[in-house]
This record gives sequence, structure tokens and C-alpha cells, in this order.
Amino acid sequence: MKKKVMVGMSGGVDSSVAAKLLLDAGYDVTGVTLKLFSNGDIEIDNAMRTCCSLSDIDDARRVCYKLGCEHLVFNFKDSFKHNVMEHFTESYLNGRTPNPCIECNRHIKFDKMLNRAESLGYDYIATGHYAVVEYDEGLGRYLLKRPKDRTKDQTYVLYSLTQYQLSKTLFPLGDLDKTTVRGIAEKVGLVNSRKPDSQDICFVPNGKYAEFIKANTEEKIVEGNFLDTDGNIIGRHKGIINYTIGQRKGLGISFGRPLYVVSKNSINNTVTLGDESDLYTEALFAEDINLISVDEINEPIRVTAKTRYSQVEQPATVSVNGDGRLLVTFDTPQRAVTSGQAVVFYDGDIVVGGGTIV
RNA sequence: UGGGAUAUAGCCAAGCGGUAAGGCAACGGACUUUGACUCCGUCAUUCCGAUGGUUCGAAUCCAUCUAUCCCAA
Repeated sequence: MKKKVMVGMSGGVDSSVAAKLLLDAGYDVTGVTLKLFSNGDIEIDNAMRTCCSLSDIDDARRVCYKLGCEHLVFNFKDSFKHNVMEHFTESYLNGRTPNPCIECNRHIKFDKMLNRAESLGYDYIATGHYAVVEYDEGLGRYLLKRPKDRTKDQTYVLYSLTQYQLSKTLFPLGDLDKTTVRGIAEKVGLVNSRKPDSQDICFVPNGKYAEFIKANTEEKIVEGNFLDTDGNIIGRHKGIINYTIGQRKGLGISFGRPLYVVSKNSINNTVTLGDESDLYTEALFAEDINLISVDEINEPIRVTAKTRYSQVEQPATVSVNGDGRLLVTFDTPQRAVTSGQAVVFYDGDIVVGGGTIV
């Protein structure tokens, strides 16, 4: 009997090809598009393309029709609002810089959707992520590994997956590169074969995330002072949510040389600016740890690690710090390590684990 | 109302008679399934506080005015 797979389909080319590949591999495939928010809720016009606009649900539906598989739409708006949007807003208000894609994977795709799939009798869920899941007999563990196409590596946003979630997940695109995927879509004649890659935060399609926060919080966004690294007031900022560590653009302050956000203080409502050289730190603490290739960390281990989605992994040492936190020490100081972002550890192509930067 | 100095794009700033450097900021684009970073491009079309004058030609020289700053009263 065929194994049943529920494929999360955004309407984009990647997840569409994932569905196609699963069908070819002999699975009983159902495409699912998640309704995560209404365009009306986030004050954007409906003509705009986001992962949940009508046109995207339509694209997914048309792909399924073309492939000859069932297509469903699940309404996860409440969960998305609570676990992703509110977390996003809260994080910024507290002076951190969140990564909503990670929260969406953690709470929506690989939790909500997986649960729904199981209750409906599916054996697996699948997505169009570029990553590899592999069961290692020796370790007796499921491993998350980097994909063939390194330029599209999405393991960074998947570090939170548990052993159980990994055991239920298929990533059909792990061994393909993007051009091959587009080629397949083209060949099969999928409507979205040339659709641009998605980018920006899906629920903030105009890129102005600060406006989203203002529209979704009771709290008043108040102006405050820009400080130099000695604590002197050197200007006014438009509210702490508008800035993140390492940011240069949009400060609106002319100083003869470029200035970068070095730190934020949500208590005093101040933003400290400094030179590029002030951005480098060699150690960080991480919390909310999820480990994949190992059960626990007792002795310090050598890894490569990255602190943002698009960063080349850097050599580092990870050690326990009690209180559930990990201490990550890089061999060389890293630029703009930012609270709220994730740090993910690698052992070669294998994801060791990761956590949220404190 | 004695003396001195300075007035160049949003900010800083080159230019010293030959037809407006550069930096910062800003804006646009590329890159990017997060925020950023980075990269590329645009940014004073008779104009350099104002008005006259000298000159083939001035932001650059002269005069006056205006503004600001400093020193002294």
C-alpha cells in the first residue's frame, strides 16, 4: 500500500516540484496550502503576492490539478498569529531581532501541519525546503544535513526540528539544485515554473516591518536617543523597533563616516551607534536549544556555526553553561551577533543543533 | 554696532581666475524565504549667502549688503 504524504505547498516552484517528485516516487500525495493570514488583516492590497494571497493558493491548486493529486487548504491563521506574528512583534519590542521563518517552521509547518496530517492518517509530511533528512543506523538518530545545492541551503531555519518531526518529514529537493528544480517545473508545464523566489517576511510584503509592529501592538513606539559608544547623545532615533544590530542604513544621522547600530537598550530606550569595528564579538550565549545529531553536550565540542541565514559557517567551540544555556565561542570575532536570531551548529554537512541567541 | 573670521547640496567638506572633488545622509536597484551587512547606480544642468563690478572667462579678484561665530568693550 502506498505511503501517504501531505506536501505543504506555498504556490511556489519548489514545493510544487517536491509534490511532483513524490508522485514519481510512488507516494500517495496530497497538496496542502496553509492559510496563515488574510491580506486584509495586514493591510496590504490583494493584488500583492504573498505566500497566502488568493493567487498563490490558486497556483498550488492548479499545480495539483495538473499533477493529478488532491489539494486542500488549512486555516492556521490563529496559530500563525499567536506563534509567529505576535512573537515577532514582542521580540522587537523587547529589543531583539526575531526570525519569523524559524518560528513558522517550529510551530506551524512541522507542528500544526504535522499534527493535522497524522490525525488524517498520513505517514509523512513534506516541504520544498532544500535540506536532507537521513536516518543514521550507527547513531540511532535522524540527521538533518545540508543539501546538494549549497547556495539554497535552508537547514538554518530548520534547526528546531526534533527527532520525531524529522522521522515524519521528507525533503524531496535535498539532492537537486535550483536550476534543476526549475527545469523540472518547466518540463512538466507548471504555472509557477518562472515565479520569482520568495523573499522578505511573508506577512510584511512591503518590507516595512516596523509599520506592521505599530499596527499590531498596544504599546506606543516612542522616540529616543542615539548614543555614541561613550554614552554621549548624538541624535534622536525613531523608536527602538526600527533598528537591529549591525544596521547602517536608515539611521538618518550624518557623522562623516558610516555609523552602525552597536547595541540597543529597551529599558532606557536608547540605541548605541559606533564604528564597524565595534560590531565584533567572539562569544555568545544561546537558549532554547534543540540538538539533532547528538543527545546532549557534556564536554565542549568543536563545530562550525552561523548566526544568520546567509553567513558562511565559522569555526567555534560549544560548551554547556548550566541553566540550559550554551556558550558559543568563535575562533575569530563575528560581526553583529544579534539577540533573537538563531545560532546553528554544524559538523561538516550535519546539523548538530542550534538555539536562540540571548 | 570697535576688531577679526566664515558664508559651497540635508550634514561635513575640497576648490585659490578657466568652467562645482570626496565623505556622510537620502533615494533607486542587485543580492536574500528573517532583520541586517555588502555591492551597483542616482544625487549642486549657467550654479557656490545676496546684489553689483573687474575679466574673453570667477565659487575663486573688488565693493556693498545680509547672516553666523570669535575677541574686545
